[in-house]
Amino acid sequence: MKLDPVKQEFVLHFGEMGSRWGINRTVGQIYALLFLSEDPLNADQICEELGFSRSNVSMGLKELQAWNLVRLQHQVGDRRDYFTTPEDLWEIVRTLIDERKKREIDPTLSKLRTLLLAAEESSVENDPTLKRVQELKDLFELLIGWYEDINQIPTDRLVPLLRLGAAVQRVLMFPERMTGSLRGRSEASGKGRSDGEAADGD
Amino acid sequence: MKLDPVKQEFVLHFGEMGSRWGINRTVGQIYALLFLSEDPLNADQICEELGFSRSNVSMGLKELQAWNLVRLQHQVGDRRDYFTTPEDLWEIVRTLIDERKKREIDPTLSKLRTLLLAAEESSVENDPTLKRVQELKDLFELLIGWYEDINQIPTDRLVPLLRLGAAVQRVLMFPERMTGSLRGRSEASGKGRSDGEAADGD
DNA sequence: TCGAAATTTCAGTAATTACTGAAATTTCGC
DNA sequence: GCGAAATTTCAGTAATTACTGAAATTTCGA
Repeated sequence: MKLDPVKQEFVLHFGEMGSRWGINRTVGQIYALLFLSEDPLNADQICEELGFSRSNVSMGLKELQAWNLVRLQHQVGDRRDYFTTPEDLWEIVRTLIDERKKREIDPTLSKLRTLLLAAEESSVENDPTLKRVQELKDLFELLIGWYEDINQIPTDRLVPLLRLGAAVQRVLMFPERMTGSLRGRSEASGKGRSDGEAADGD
Repeated sequence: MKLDPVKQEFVLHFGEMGSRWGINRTVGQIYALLFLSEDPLNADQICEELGFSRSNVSMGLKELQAWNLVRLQHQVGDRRDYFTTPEDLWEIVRTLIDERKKREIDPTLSKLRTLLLAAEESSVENDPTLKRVQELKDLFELLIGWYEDINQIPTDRLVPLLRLGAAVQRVLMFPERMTGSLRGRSEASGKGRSDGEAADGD
């Protein structure tokens, strides 16, 4: 590794975190490296920078492609594949959420529906187990519905909404107060915010 | 395992999904079993139901406690520890998000801050690597700030907000239209939206 | 169509993580 | 405090996952 110190620490950190994110060290490091690289990299460059075997890098890139986290590019007069991450961080966030949803949430919702359907056909009705499963299914549907809905909002409208934070609720409950401070939380970025304004009420 | 079929499938599913969620099969199954049980269970009961060794269950319960996902109870005249999950699913959701944030997000934000601080002290200034790291840090702070803010909202106020979905945005951008259909998306809950659902299951 | 460059596959091995049974420790009624 | 019940720890082993080098396959210019 001949990376500059910041790059190196960043890459190593993402490698370690990778295991908490359902990807392995190699994949985490490759992604981090691509994320920080100004220009697209090919597999051999990645090998050299990170010291992994060629085949390991190949598999890692394949996994990143399966996650839709990297883009494949080509340079003129060069047969090799070059990889990048999207410039736009919001695109990355959306991809991450979508893919995790697909892997971690959807199969379970699917299973819950199947279980409930099957139980409906057979005799049992107000079994407490079924009640609990139903309750969980309803929660999943609410959350997924909310997410799919929010995900339609274009980034340039979503960001101000996020900055609004919990003030959304204040505005909706007391619309007449809406005039002055719509910017709400936005300037109190790092620490602050927790002053009396916080609008929880109860 | 002498579980009824629904319970059994549910438990096995959570065991399999466990690996995608950063917990192992044992822990996933124990959690699922507790989730569906009407009454608290002790470790021996869990062993018997799931067929794991006593020590494995002990370790699994410890991990679930580290995740704040189970509650410890005692029965009168019984020395053994009994475990349950919270009745309220929203409490579970909040715990899950909090704990994943703690494990998957906070350490990275921390690292990003450290890196930027260190880079500030040394010479380099508008290195494109630093730009990218800064951009990422800002994104993390925005998202975490939003989450912490939203997390203050009590559940009975949060649920209607979620049902509103993207209509939040419509309402905020065009407040004069707010009158009629504040309920927005909520009636389309059951089926409508859910057509494209992935049904990969197993 | 050929062949060199690039990429992928895969069997074998290394490293990590999960699980067990036995032993040690803790807990609590007596 | 004593001792049985309950729980935890831990060293050893099983199972899983990650990684490698060699071989197979694909790609594309000539």
